[in-house]
Amino acid sequence: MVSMKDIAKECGVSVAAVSKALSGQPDISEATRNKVKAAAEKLGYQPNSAAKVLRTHRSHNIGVLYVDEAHNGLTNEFFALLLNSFKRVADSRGYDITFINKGLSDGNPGSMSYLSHARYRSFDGVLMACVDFTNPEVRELALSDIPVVTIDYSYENRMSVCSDNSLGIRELVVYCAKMGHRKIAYVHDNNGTQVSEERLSSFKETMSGLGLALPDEYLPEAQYRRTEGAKKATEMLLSLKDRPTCILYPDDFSTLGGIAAIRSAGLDIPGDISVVGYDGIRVGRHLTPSLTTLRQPTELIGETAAQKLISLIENPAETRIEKTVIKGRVYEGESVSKIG
Amino acid sequence: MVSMKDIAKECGVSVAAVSKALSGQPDISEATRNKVKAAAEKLGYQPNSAAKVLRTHRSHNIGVLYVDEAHNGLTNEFFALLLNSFKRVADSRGYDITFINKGLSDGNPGSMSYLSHARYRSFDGVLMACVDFTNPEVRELALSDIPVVTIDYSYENRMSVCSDNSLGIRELVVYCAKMGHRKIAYVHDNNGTQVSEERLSSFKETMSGLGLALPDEYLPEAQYRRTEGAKKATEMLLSLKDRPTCILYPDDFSTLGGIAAIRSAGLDIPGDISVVGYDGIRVGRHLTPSLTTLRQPTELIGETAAQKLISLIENPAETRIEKTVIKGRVYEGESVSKIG
DNA sequence: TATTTTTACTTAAACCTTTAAGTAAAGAAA
DNA sequence: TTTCTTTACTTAAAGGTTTAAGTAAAAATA
Repeated sequence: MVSMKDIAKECGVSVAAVSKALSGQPDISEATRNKVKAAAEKLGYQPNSAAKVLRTHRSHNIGVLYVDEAHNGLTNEFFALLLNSFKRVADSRGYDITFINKGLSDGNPGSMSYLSHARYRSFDGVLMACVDFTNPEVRELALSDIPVVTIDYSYENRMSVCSDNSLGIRELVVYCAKMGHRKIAYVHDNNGTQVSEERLSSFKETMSGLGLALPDEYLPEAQYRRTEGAKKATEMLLSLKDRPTCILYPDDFSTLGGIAAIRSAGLDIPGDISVVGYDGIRVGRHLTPSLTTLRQPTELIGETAAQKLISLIENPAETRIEKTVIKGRVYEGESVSKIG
Repeated sequence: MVSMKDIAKECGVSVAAVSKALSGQPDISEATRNKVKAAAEKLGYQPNSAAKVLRTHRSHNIGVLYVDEAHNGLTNEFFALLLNSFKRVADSRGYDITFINKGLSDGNPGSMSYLSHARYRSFDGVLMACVDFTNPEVRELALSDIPVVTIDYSYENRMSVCSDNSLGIRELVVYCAKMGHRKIAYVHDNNGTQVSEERLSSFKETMSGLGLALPDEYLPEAQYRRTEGAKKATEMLLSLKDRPTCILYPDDFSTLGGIAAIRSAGLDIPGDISVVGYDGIRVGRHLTPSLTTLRQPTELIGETAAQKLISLIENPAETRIEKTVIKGRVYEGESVSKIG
């Protein structure tokens, strides 16, 4: 590996001069700077991030924490798109992205805490998404002195970027009501997260605001992104004697389970039952009928998170800690019928 | 930051003794080792990877190169699943994962080569997937002295893990033929990659091996993962006077475009036209009809790649460079009808 | 011309860890 | 008892970079 030392020798200057020349410091003559740059080029010099990090305590590396719950973390399209746009901004600002995990200390995998891992790698900042934010280790990291941005969850006094779940559900319900539906069910995940709670209370409020009846049976539970649960919840709804005409699901993927259940029962979508998803995954647009859903501006969420985090890293003093709320939009597919 | 120096002071031993005690070296008494460990715990010691990397030239960090072509890299379910299982193995072996990009030198984003970036971060090894393997910079990285594993492409004398594309296509065609189809079309991406070429020639061979006619019009082109192209190709196929009864698509996602086109034409799947995908993405199983496809053992590919790469990193001498071929399996969905 | 300021460097230390080589003391072998 | 070996350390250097502080020469000012 050719280092600054080799360039220094080649040019007959000190290592310090080489460092300054390459990093654009002012107190180096143009002549020397050019000589150094030429030598660096000629010798095939590659900077060494480890040395840089060691000396400066800045890694230009951002840790990303997400949990590979049920082995499908990355295959969650919401997270994948988010990470993609986050990465694009990070790349352009000179930051790399490394996944945070439970490390390996003394050869025992998983023995490090998330915070330890973040410190071990000297991450300049951390993105947290799709994790159990109530987990003590997750909290520890979020509340540490490392700059952090959380997605869809807000800690006291930390930066967060959240989608407007209340508004999203409200708009979906209003849309369905506008299409003439009065019996609207909501299959929801009662996992205790802010997201779930916001959505559920928004659903209830909107329904009552519209003067629509909401029997308890219209609120079955099912986990996010699980077709099986959605299928069961749907079967239950279909068996009601006063069955709903329209069903909202917690996300697009589980909606597929609902669709399968409805079709198994020999019913037509949207002729007999209308369905509504949440998220706006791409396949939804290519289904027949195409899926009516709340399309989350995932790219925008990722970009915003990256900008906020980098701003927090580079200008902690000037950056206001805030919760940024980003609105989605109803995508009017073909899965909700006009009735009444 | 508390370092070994602090522990050394606390325990009244040298920094070297601390290092040895913590890393399990033999020439340290049990008494000292325990004292050091206790002090480390008490002071909240965190090791520093930068210093370790600088000294040892081992980062325990693996670079992953994939190209965010059309901004959807990670949302490619094949890659996401692959990366997920790769990461799981890497995590358990104590390796982190960092994305490779074009870095930022002199403040110009994208100015570093992939290889420079890999050296800059001292990656112990590199995984390459979903990239243009003919790109000179990609080649440069693959053919460097850094241990590398490529997915679905083989360089001379480099480790690779590939899915068995020839077999995959053959099995699909044989399955369709067994279901009674004789007029089988193949919408394919003619992008010049090994994958595409293997598949196309396997298709041609299998068809001729089965004695099935293959007019040129049965081989329209369309890009991977683009519904639009698949739609156009399908419309063309439907307009033929001797139209196929079964259409193979390059991947599941583009199959959705084909399905939409077939339904737009008022035709039933699989009653009028049968369709077949490739990959085995999860939504395919939840469509109606569920999608017949070649399910790639993506998890296995990712795990294998991780094992091979780590083996290459840790035991370069004992590790044989090889191309590992992994077979997929036909998933018999409902999108191919039995005819004849 | 003498003094001050600026320019363009150099020196040296620091960041934290690992490791080869050295050493003093204790234990074993002769 | 003397010599050799082992144990349990310590010393010191190295890895590549940045940066505060120092310095000699040149340029500007008085």
